[in-house]
Amino acid sequence: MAGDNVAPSVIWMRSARGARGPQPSHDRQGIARVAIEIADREGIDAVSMRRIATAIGSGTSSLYRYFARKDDLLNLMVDGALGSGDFSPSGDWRADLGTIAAATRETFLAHRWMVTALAGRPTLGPNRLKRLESTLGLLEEHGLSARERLVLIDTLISYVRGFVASEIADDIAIEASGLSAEQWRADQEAYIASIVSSGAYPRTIGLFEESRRLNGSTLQDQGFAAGLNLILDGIAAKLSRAG
Amino acid sequence: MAGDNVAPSVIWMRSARGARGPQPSHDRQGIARVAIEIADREGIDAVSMRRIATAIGSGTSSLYRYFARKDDLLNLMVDGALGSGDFSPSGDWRADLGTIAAATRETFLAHRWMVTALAGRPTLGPNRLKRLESTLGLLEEHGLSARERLVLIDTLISYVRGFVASEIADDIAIEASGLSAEQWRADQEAYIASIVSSGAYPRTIGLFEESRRLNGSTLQDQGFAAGLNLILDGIAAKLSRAG
DNA sequence: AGAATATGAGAACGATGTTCGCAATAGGAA
DNA sequence: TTCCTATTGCGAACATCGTTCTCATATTCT
Repeated sequence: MAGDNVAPSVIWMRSARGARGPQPSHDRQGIARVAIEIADREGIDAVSMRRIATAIGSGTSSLYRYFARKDDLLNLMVDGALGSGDFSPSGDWRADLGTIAAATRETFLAHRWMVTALAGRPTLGPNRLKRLESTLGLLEEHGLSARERLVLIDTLISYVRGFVASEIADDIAIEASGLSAEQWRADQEAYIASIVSSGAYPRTIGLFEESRRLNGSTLQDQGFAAGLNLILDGIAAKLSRAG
Repeated sequence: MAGDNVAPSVIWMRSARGARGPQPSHDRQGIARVAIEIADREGIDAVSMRRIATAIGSGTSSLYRYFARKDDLLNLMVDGALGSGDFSPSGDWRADLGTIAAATRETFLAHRWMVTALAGRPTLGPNRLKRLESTLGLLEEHGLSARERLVLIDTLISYVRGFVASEIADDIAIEASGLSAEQWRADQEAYIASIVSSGAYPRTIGLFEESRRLNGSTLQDQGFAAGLNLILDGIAAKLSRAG
């Protein structure tokens, strides 16, 4: 048949415009940028096809000229929010990895919908690839294979993702509950009080009471730094064993 | 006013049945169990209120006598699938933490919807609390505070969550795409080939080609064990420094 | 017995992602 | 230039979703 070449299912392989018809009014990256702004400002649930269409001044169904499914748009949003991730190695691998970890955490905190959107999404977009490539440049000259280096870096990034996930879980739950932050916290407080008064979970209760006495964000910062150092120590042990 | 006591917003605080009316035909845990089975078998997207209602043989709107929102049902599903997590410490902390990490990974692999459902969900259900409490019993007698022990364990669990998330991301994407696994992999292959032929990302390309030569699941197992040992090494360093 | 209150469920509402069909547009071929 | 064909934009419609309303029914307390 003549028209055998269909549009590829991988979004990154679809060409920007067709050879024949009118010039498209928008482009995929631009639409994704608008969607990211909406998600940052109003939460991921506000990102509906109709909402995006209104924001860029087009009809809703026109979006399907750019994305076969909403999922493709989300792929572009995730990769777009990831950013280019340019960074220049300082030569001090420990400092470099700390910088990468902190930057990744900042990205997730700046776009709090990303932790949710990233779940179950194997992103291989340009930005992700760029990050991977530049990160693999680290830890060379320690006698490790590329795969071994990837394991080290993946372990670190997995930790960052997991940490931020629990760090922002409360905020997301509040947003989704529709309750005010005060009301939500009051309800939570009552629940925890009921756990405490139950007498079970003695060790956990100690943590609850300790947490109440400390400032939330500095507690998170300290926890993040502690876990980060833990993993960096593990990497250091690996490197000294290999080198 | 007399009717001032409304149902608490935290699902775990709502009583099983009211004081006056007929006996409920179902219970929350049972409904959650059915929902878990559907999610395990047909994916999380198949878990709609109508689908659950049909499965337990009730009307759709009746579910709202048990859960104020679908989100509450998801909370119970997550906590239910977590399981009691009973385990008896062996005295060898390294072996114990390895067991916990492996068991957590198994849980996530057995209920692949959990990684997605857990995103942005601060679960404090009974099973989660039981797990936390028993896990905090580990690493005592090393001169660490409860919070310090929590940081160590949280770091480990964060890693497990992050690792499994990327481990199953492909499977979830295939399921959501509607494509056959073969078609999806063929498309992915074509995309990667286009990256390779682009000449960019030389380090990343090496990894792709290496991955193709190895068996997928043993590769995952090895990667998991490697990252796990990395973190356990970090914990060991921390313990020797503290003790 | 009667009052009070919880349960079960059919019908309906608003919102969502997506598809269909058609008019308008613009590049390639004659 | 002229016709053909592929492509865009989009209004309307569809199936499905979570959720609410309302009311008959069932049970327990006074």
